Amino acid sequence: MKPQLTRGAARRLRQMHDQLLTAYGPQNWWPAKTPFEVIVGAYLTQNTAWRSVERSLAQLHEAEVLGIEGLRAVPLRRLQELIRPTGFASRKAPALKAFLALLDTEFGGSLEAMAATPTEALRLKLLALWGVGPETADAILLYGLGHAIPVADEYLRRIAERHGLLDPAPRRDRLGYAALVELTTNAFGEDPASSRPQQYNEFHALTVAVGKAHCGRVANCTNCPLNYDAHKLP
DNA sequence: CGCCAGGCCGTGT
DNA sequence: ACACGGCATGGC
Repeated sequence: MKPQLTRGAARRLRQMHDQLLTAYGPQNWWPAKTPFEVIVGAYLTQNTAWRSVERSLAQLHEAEVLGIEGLRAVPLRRLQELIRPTGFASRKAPALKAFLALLDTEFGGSLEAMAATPTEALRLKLLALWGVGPETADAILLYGLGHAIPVADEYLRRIAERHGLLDPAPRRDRLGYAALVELTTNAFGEDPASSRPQQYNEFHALTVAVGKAHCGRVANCTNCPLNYDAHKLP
């Protein structure tokens, strides 16, 4: 049984998107130069501040490892050292190597070939990778490979929960994630299909922007663009 | 010093 | 199914 979405939740979420876009402007995500850099960043940012990710990415770039061939060549030990600022190196380094193994064995080392795979099938392959959960898979699909798929994260969960869009208690497992994805899909359901990749792109970026400023584990609702006085904090 | 960060996995009920 | 602890580092 999925957590129930409250009536009007999708419409409300769409309004939030509009408010955030007005308040913050286009975010132009993902902050990366290449699709492969998006993918590496998606791994590194797991439960980790983006500022730390930037430091690891800089070290990878410096070592000329921030590309498919470089990452393939670098020894696991060395990789762990390079990504140390983002923590969890003993997990994230093998996880990145596992992604490369999938890329090489199933797609001839070509991100373009990987991107050409149908979305649902590719999503399952990514989820089967060790170290890849729903958010990482969807971020790779949307921002790295250009697929039209929503991304949910803890910020969106808190926003939806605190604004009463999820009823009653959200779940922290995959069903909970699926509910957030459904909510996002519904929020943009009235828009033309061709605009959806860009909408999902912008919406997740705006979610993170407002989340960082106002909707962390500790809510900081002062001056939040999402009329903070209209909802009840738990 | 304590809490937090753009998750995910393994284990125990 | 679901909760809960572990994983590591750096910023505030």
